Amino acid sequence: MSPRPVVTRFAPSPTGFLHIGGARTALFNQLYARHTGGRFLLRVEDTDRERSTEAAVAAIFEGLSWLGVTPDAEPVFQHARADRHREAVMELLAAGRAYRCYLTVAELETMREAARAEGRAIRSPWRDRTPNEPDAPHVIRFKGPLEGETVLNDLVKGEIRFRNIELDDLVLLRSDGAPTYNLAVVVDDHDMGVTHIIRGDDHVNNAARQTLIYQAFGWEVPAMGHIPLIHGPDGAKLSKRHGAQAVGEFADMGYLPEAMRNYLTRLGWGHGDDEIFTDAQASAWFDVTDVVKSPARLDWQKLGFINAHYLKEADNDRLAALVTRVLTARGETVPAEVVGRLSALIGLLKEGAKTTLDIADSLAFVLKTRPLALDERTQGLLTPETRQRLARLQDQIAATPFEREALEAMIRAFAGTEGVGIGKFGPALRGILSGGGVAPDLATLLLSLGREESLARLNDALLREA
RNA sequence: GGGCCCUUCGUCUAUCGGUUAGGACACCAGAUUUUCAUUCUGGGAAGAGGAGUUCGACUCUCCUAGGGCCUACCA
Repeated sequence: MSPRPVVTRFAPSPTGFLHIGGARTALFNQLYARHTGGRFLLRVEDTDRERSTEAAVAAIFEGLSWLGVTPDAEPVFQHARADRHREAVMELLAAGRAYRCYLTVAELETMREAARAEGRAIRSPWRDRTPNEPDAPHVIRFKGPLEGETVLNDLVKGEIRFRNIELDDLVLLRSDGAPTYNLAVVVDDHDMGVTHIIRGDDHVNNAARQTLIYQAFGWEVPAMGHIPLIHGPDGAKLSKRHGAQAVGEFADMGYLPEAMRNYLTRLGWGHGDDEIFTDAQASAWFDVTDVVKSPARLDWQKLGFINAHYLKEADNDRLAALVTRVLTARGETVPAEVVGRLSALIGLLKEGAKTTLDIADSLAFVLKTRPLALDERTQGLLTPETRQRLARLQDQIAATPFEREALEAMIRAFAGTEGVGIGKFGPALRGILSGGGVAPDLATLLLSLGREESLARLNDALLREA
């Protein structure tokens, strides 16, 4: 084993938003670096200038920082290192480990078809040919071995063998002089001192080719671990129809970053029976070799369960800010009187919520303004008898301290004095105070509204025409 | 077509040759209850199929089936 301190990296290509699978890859890299006391780096793979956008770079950075995955050094932009990449290719060329290939796109196409039909990898005739016109348009290809095999000791999958003949001579430098991904990753990972490459499963085939390139340079091959992709609930590749792909969407859906970290870490990795754990525990326990080999499906139910847990633990002021944002985005105005009590209200109401959106929903009855329109069910409950009973209850409410225990005791006692069950007036009171719809239990309802508002709403209802 | 990878309850996972195959989410039932929710208790639920190795396989090997990734002058 290498005595070098561990260096991991996350290397997204900025062609879109930060995918949830990529986010998990980044998380695993950070976790592993922390676990080993190493460093976690970030590199933007923007060698393809056509497809890379600044908006995507921003989206990725934003997604990562929201998730709480932050590199231990300034991010490296691969594009800026093109000169170094070219220099490296020239090195390979000089060493006879690469060659100029003058195949045209059309020729390549025909060869590819033929190769595919025969089930073999494509090989350029220019491997061993000297060009008549060296300056004609060409690419530079890696000169891979034709014999032997390349063995990958994958950290998560175990030993994987490739026959070198199956690996084609990939392009290192394009005809316009731009380096390609497979060359750039190797050079950059080497230059950045990366010791452990933890990346998506979709790179295993590249891993073999890259290993060959490392060897051609005479560099130490880093340890590699290929983690499976995240699938949608139906097992298919995660896509729009599954609800969300980008981490930003999860944020908008009311999930907390710490909940996402916990859920994502647990997806495809486990530590005994532990389901909920802190970041410190995660980095203490996490090891790439424990990552599960098979792809995992995104389970909204479990994510909701985890998020609910962190919502309960979260600071109410923080939640208030989050919920306010949700409300504002919905175009709802929060009365000045409520703003000051928002975090207290959230403390009262966040109990069963799975997302901050749920909390915002649960606030609906508080946000209503008097006089409230009563739903049909509540109206039906307001018989003369119930009205009289509620009038008597009004006095009790006015005389009871607004504390949970006192309120609960008062309600029970009132039912006793009246000689009826709570069911005889509870639903009506609930309807009057909330205006119908989803609402918490009576004591919480009263507490949320406060004495003044509760009494006023009750009064409004009792004064209404029968 | 070729190469490579994957396969334990519906889902995420534990097990690292010997377990009544454990836990969590979800689900079902019951309890509590002023709706929904919460909470509590209980319950059903799994080793893809077939060979082999072994005293003994979920665990090791092979085959089959199913799924996935790659097969670019994309990353």
